[in-house]
Amino acid sequence: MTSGKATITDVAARAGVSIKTVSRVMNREPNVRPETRERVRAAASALGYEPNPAARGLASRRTFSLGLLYENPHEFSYTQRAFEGVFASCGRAGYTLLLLPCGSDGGAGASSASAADSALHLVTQTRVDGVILTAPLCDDAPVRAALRGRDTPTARIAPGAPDGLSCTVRAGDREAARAVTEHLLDRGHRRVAFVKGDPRHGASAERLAGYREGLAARGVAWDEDLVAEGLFDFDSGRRAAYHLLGLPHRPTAIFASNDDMAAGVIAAAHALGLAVPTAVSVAGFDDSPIAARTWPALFTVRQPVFEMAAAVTADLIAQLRGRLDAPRHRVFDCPLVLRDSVAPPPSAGG
Amino acid sequence: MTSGKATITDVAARAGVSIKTVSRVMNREPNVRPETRERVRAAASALGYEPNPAARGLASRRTFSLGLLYENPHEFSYTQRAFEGVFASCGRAGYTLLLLPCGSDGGAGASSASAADSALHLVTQTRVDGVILTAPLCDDAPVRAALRGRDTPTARIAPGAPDGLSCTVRAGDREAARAVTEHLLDRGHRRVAFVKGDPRHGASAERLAGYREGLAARGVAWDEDLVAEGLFDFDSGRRAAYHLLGLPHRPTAIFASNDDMAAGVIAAAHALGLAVPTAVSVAGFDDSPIAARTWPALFTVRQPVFEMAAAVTADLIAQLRGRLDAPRHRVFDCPLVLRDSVAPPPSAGG
DNA sequence: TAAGGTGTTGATAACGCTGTCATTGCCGGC
DNA sequence: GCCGGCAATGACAGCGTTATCAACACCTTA
Repeated sequence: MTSGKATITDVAARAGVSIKTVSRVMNREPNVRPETRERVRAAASALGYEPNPAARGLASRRTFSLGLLYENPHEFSYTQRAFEGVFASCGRAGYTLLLLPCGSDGGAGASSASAADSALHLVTQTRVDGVILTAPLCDDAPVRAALRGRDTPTARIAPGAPDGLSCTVRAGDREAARAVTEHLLDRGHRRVAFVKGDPRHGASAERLAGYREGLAARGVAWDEDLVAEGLFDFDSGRRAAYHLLGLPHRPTAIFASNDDMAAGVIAAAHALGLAVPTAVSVAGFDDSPIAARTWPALFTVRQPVFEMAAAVTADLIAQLRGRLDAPRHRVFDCPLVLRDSVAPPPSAGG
Repeated sequence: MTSGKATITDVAARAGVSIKTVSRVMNREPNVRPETRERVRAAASALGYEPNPAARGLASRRTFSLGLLYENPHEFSYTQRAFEGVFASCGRAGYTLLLLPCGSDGGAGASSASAADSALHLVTQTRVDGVILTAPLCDDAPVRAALRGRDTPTARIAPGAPDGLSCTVRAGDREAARAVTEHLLDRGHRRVAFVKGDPRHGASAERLAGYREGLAARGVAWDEDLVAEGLFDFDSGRRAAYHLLGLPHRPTAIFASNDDMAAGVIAAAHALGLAVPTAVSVAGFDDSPIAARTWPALFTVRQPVFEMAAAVTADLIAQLRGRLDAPRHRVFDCPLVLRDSVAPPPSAGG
């Protein structure tokens, strides 16, 4: 496997056949001797040959692509909000967007190696001009390496750390988490627990740091027992809450570092007979659809995901057009969304 | 605007310039006299000319498309589950998928006419081989007309009615809704309310019909007062529940025809101080992520959306390859998901 | 008036593949 | 032993654009 610039002519030469025969093999057409077929296959893979879809489409008058038309559902998950933002910028600039899901495909699990394969597939077989990576893939070493190896300009949404090469966008996670923490403390809470996010996401560490800063700013001691592990999903939030609420001296407020975990916290509290927010306050992060659907509605932080995604996509396109000298790094503010799941602690007067 | 088969040569001939000049105009390159530019523009629009992206890509060695790599979030909305299913079939067959959002784009509302425009854009400007339509677009007359006008093979997910031309897939909405209704009645409920879905979706009428059949099967009289309007979203579900639960002789069970509305029903019940399921039972439809996150967890119906989307996409590709004589219409069974939001009515003994 | 830009335009060769059709070699049947 | 038929392969002409470079008109400037 070499640079990937091999053409059908190169393969034909190496296999000692005409380009037409290579074409037949690549398209699995009949009437090729098995021996010839094998020789062509070997040559193709030795050269790392990938058919050029544009040439194929031009010659065959087909596109080998389908369109999926859909209408916006009422509310979006984080991921889908990001898609919409990217779409918006692509549409404006006349670019087409190809989505490529990675990891577990419809139930069956898959490793990070397969994510790198997906990335490679994206740039070799479909040959995009640039790639946008969402967390946690934007910090995945094999994926990054695959893209760098092909010199594919890249943009990253919510990366752990900028790399000086790619445009990035992220939320002001630390500042927002600090604001949430300070808000809880200002409402009178002293035992404020924190549920960490998936460690593969750069945002997780930032939010934890913000929590820490908030405690420090209000002179409340850091208590390791009040920090629970989590993975950004409902179940891990619920498990963390069962643990925290079972503590001898339990917290009066739980700050889960995303909404899905916060919903788990609320479910656990309900199940334990602890009313939210009178017995325990709960805060989340993201302002995802679930935040407005829990009962009580979730106190959270709004991430302007659509705008973030649209902005970094526009930056990437500008870069592709040579209109950007250095990669741009954007940070978006995240306002608090004050809702009913937070109240003063039971002991306090008000 | 004509058939859309015009090439750059046609435009050049009509404008009385060389194809290179047309190219310059189409690409907004400098150094074209405004007068010439205008003449080319006029010729292009008169002929309904759209540059061929494959030819453009081949000649320029660019693709004008970006890739977005993302990792599966923990759970999917209906739409996203459908995407994943379509992706799976596309990937298997070597097809690329272009998503095209319709309707309101990032906040600003848009009409159905713009959905038709999007459809047209998809087949003319990006030139896909086929299009997959999700509800409610699959029953949108302008969209259908636009696609038929271009002879674009189409597949439809959850259509109102088959058209004899396109492959379709749908859930057994009626049978499942009937099963839910019968289940509620068998648990002892007699006043079972129903919240209707968005009338633009074909599934809405089916689910209502199933509810009706269920009542009839158990010999319970149809009561129009127990049927409330809804739009498949959280707020309409909540509104419907406030109405139903405020009735003089209120229902002991509410069957909302999707999960998002059912979550709204639960929120309304909580707000009214009615415990779920002891005071009122709630059932939903879809088994979307929200169903596992409400408290109590939602009794619902599982739609195998991934499998449905994958199947209809495979059918469409088979059709494109000429391996399908007549359009195929699939119906998928939807099993009940028994969860905590349903219990016998308060009055009943067990 | 000639030389040297600068802005505008076109002729023509790629781009990398597929489609069409011709060619070759080999088989069996009479 | 000749011919028809079929499998295997190749030569070559597009596919519809962009890129390169040349040509030309026109305007300055010396």
